[in-house]
Amino acid sequence: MDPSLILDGLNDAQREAVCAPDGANLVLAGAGSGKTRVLIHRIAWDIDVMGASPFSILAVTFTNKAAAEMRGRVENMLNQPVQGMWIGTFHGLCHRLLRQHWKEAALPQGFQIIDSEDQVRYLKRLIRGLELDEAYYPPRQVAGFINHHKEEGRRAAAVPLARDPKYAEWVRIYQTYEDACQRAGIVDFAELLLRAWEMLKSSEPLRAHYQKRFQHILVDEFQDTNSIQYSWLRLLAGGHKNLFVVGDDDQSIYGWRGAKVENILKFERDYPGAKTVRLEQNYRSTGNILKAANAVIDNNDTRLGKNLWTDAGEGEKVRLYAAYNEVDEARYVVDQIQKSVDDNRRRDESAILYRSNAQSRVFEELLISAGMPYRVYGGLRFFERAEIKDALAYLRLMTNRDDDVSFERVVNTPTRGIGNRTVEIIRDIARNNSISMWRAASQAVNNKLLPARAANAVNTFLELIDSMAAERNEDDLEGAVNIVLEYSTLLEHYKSDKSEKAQAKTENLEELLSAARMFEFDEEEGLGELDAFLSHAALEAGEQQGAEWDDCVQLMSLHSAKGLEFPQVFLTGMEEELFPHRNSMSDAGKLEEERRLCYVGMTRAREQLFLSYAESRRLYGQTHPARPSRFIDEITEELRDRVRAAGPARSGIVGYGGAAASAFASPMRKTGVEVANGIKLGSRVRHAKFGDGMVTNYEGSGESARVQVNFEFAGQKWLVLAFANLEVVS
DNA sequence: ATCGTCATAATTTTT
DNA sequence: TTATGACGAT
Repeated sequence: MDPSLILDGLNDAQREAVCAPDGANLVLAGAGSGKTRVLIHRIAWDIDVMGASPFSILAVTFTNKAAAEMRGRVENMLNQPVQGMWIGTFHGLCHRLLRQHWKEAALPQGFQIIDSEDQVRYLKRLIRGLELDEAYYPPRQVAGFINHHKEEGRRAAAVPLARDPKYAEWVRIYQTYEDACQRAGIVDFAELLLRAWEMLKSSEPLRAHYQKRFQHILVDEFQDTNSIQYSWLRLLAGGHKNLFVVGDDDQSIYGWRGAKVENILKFERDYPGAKTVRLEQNYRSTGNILKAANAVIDNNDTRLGKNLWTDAGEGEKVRLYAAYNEVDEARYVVDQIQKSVDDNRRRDESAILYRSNAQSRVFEELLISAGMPYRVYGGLRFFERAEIKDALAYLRLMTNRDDDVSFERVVNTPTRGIGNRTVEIIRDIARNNSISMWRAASQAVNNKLLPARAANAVNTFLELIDSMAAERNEDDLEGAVNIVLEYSTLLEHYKSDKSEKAQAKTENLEELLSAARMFEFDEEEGLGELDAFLSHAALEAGEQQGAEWDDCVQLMSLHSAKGLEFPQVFLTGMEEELFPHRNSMSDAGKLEEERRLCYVGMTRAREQLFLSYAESRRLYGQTHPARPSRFIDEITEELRDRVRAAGPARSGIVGYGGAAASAFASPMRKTGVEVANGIKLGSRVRHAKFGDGMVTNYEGSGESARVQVNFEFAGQKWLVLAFANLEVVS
C-alpha cells in the first residue's frame, strides 16, 4: 500500500506519531491538534502499510460516540468495513470478554448489567436490610465508596481495615453488596472492568490468547483512564508492549471520578524507552484565544508542558462582560447570539457553557422569550427514563428470574396489590436464606408464609412473568417487548391516564418497541437477541432526545463540552466560588482541575470567545455578591476587551422578575420553536376571552397543534391552535 | 395505595 | 429555587 495516502495532509508531528515504530508511544495532543485524526491514521497505517490484520487491533475509547466515530472514520479511510477489529469503550470491551468467558469469570450466562441508578437503589435496600441507618450510610456515598475501591482493583475483602468503626461498616456493606450481586447475577459498571481484569490476571491461557491476538492496542483520552483501566491495558499489552496512547494532561477534568492523570507519567516509567510526541499546532482557534487559554493553564504547576500555537491569524480579542446579575448576563449573551443570527450565522454556531447545570435556567428563559430555539445537553437519556426501565426490568426478569433489582422494580409496578409489607417479608426470606427475591417469593407462596390475599397477588405476579417468558418467541425481540407492554399492563396503565406526563410515557414505551424493531443484532457475541438488547440498553443509554439537525443554540456544562468546538463560545458565570467551584478551592489539586476545565472551555472556541461574570448572582433562591473568577485575571490584559455593562442598572433588568418572569415558571426543554402561523415559543398572543399572554410550550403540529399560554390574568392554559383563534400581538 | 406536606440538599458524568 | 424523598393522613 502507498504510505503517502495515509501521511498526506499531516503535519510533521502528526506524521511522526502515525508512523512511529512499534512499541510504547505516547502522543500528547493539545486541544484541537488533531488527536483523533492521528489515532485513525495510525490504525490505517498499521493495517495498510504495516500489514497488520484488523483482528490484531484493539482500540479503546471512553464513550460509545467516540468509538462509533472512530470505526466510521477508519472504514472511510480504508474504504472498506473493518472486520475483526475491536473498537469500543472500556466497558463495552470488558463486557464482551465477560460474555465470551462467563464461566471463567464465574458469572451466570445470562448476567445483567445495572446502571448507577440501579446500583444506588439496590444498595439502599441492602443497607436497610442490614438494619443500618441510611442517614449514616447514604446509599449514594456508599456506592461511591464501593466504586472507588473497585476502580482501584480492590474487592471488599481487600479493603484495608481502618480503625474507624464506621468505615468498617462501609466495608461490610460492600461485602454484602458483592455477595448479593453475585447471587442475583448482576454486574455494575465498575464490576465489568474489575471482573475482566481479574479474569485476565488469573487465567494464564486467556491472557496469553488475548495478548497474542491484540498486537496493536490504541487508547483515546488516555488522561481519563483510572487505575483499573490502566492495569487492564498493561495486562493486555504485557508481551509486545505495543501501546499507542493519545491524551492531554491539560484536559484532564475527571479526576473526581477516578481518572488518574498520573497514568501519563506512569506510562513513561512503566514503558522505558516509550516515545513521546507532542502535538502543539492547533487547527481550531485563532491566536488570541489560544494565547489566552495558554496564559490561564500556565498557572498550573503540575503539567507536562505544552504550548499551543496556530498559524491562523490573531483574530478577535477575548471579550469580557461584567454583568450586574445573572439575568443581565443572560440578556447580554442572548443579545450577542441574536446579533450573529442577524448576521446570517447559524444558531448552532453558538454555545453557552457553564460550570453547573443549574445555571442554564436563566439562559433558557431568555432564549424562550427571544424566540430562539436551543438545546440543553445533559438530561435523562432514553434508556434511563423510568417507564423504559420498568419495561426493561420485565424483560430482564424474563431472562434472569434472580435479578433482584428488576424484581423490586416491577413487583408492584403497575400496582397489583403487593404492598410494602409483603415485599418486606419476601426480602427477609431472601436474606435469611441467601436466595433471590424470586425464589423467596415462590417459597413464601408455597409455604403459606403470607396472608392469603398477598399470597394470591404474589402468585399472580410470578405466573405473569412465567407466562410472559413462555409466550415469548426466542427470535422475536419486538414481540417480546410487545408481550411485556401488554401483559404487564404498563401501556394500558399510562394510556388510561390523560395527563401530559402519562402521554409522554406512552410515547416513550412505543418508542421502545421501535427501538427493539430497529435493533441490529450481532450474533457473533454468543448472546441471545434479548440479552444483547438489554446489554445494549445498559451500556448505551441512548442519544439525548432532541433533533440534532435542528439549528439550535447549544447549552451545556463545561464537562459536556469537552471534545466539541463552536465558532462562538460564551463562558459564563466566571465567578469565584462558582468557577472555580467553592468545593474545589481549598485543595491545590482540585483547583488545578478547575483551571483545566477553564482551559477546556476556552479552547472550544474557534473565532469568538466571550467570558462573563455577574456582580451579583441569585443561586438557590438567595442573592449573593460575587467576585470575578481568578481565571479572568490570569488572562493577560492585552488579550481581552472589557465590554462595559451599559450604564447603571436599567429598569428592563431590574423589573424583569415580575410578570414576565413568572410566565416562565416551568420552562420546558424543547428544541423546536416555530409552531404554526407565526406563533413561536415566546410569542405574545391575544385570546378573545383570556386576554394577553405568552406562549411557553407547545406540542404537535399543524391542525392538531396545541400551545401552552401563560395569560397575564387567566393563568396557564393549554389551547388547541385550530380553535383558539390566537392573535399574535407585537 | 395514593396524595399531600415537610425537610433537605443542591458541582461536574460516562459506562 | 427546586427537586427529591420520607412520612403521615385519607
